[in-house]
Amino acid sequence: MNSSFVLLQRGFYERPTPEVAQDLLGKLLVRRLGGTILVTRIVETEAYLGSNDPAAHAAAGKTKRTEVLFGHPGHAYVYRIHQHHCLNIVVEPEHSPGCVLIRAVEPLSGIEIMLQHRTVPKSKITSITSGPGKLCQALGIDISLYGTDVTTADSSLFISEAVATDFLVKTTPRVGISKAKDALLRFYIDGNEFVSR
DNA sequence: GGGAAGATGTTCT
DNA sequence: GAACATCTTCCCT
Repeated sequence: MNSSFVLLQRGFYERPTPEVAQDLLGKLLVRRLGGTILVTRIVETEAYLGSNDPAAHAAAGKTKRTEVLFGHPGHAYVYRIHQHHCLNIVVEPEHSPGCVLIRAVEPLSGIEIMLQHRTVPKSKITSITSGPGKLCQALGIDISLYGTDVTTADSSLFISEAVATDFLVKTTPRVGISKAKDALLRFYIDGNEFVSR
């Protein structure tokens, strides 16, 4: 289970945000936690552009919280909202502060451990990781992963090539924001049970 | 030091 | 569909 991850190269992330967001669908999000490895498949993402996107955190300017967005692509941007964490991947070339929000994943391996992390176990299996806050809880992702390089298997969090690409991508407006509501920047795998909402 | 807002989740109606 | 729980970050004083 440890052997054959094919990591996405840095160049994958150094492209326009909507492209990367769409291309991340189906890829494997891998969390190394102690001696175990949790493997999930990305099924839903949202694109947050740089300074021209009023809904993006980066549009408010560079702060301590958002500084990683202005740095190198291929790193994790983790922030808190209410009692939850959200995971983003920094994209676009340096100084262009785009990022991709990972909204939902499908558990492939280590499901028992993810269930232990969730404080409110539900009857439906799909509620484990079907939302940005939920998947962070299930994978044990918190602010300590801020700035993690996801292009190397040495990290405790990294992204690997997809195992299957035979799916249909749907596009809708983003969820849970108050500005730029109409932009079609949310992408998800059609028919997947773990997609939020 | 204080106050307001927030890329959410859960629960209730 | 709406309310609320409850905490960090940022900006102002």
